[in-house]
Amino acid sequence: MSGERYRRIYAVVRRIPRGRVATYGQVARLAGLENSARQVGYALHALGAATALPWHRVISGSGRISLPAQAGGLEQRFRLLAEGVPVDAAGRVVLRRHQWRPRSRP
DNA sequence: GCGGTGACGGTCG
DNA sequence: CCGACCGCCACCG
Repeated sequence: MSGERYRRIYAVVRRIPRGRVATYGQVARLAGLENSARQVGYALHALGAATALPWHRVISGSGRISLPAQAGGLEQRFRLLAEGVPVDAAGRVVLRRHQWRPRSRP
C-alpha cells in the first residue's frame, strides 16, 4: 500500500485545515519532496474517494480542480463548497483568498 | 530493466 | 487568459 513517501504526503494533507486548500506542489514541498508534485496526485489517487483524508483540499497550482469531473472532480467541488470554499463552474478557486498558509515548517 | 504514463508546474507565444 | 511544450519522477505493465 503506502511507502514512506506516501506516508509523508498523507501526513501533510491531513494538516490542511477545513475551509482551506493547498496545491499539489505545496504539499510535495511540505513533505520534503521538492520536485514531486505529480507523485502527490498519484498518492491521493491510490487512496480512493472513501478515505478519511481531506484529499479534496488539494488542487493544482493554477487554482483549478485537476481531477476530471466524472472521476471525482464533481465530488471534490461539492466537498469544498460544503465547507465554505467557493468553486466556480469551471472548478476554479481563488487561491489568493483560500490557500492554506502554514506558519512555519519545523 | 525499459518505456509509457499522469489528481503537476513553470515557461512561452 | 489560454493552450502548447517541456522537465520531473515514482508507478506499472
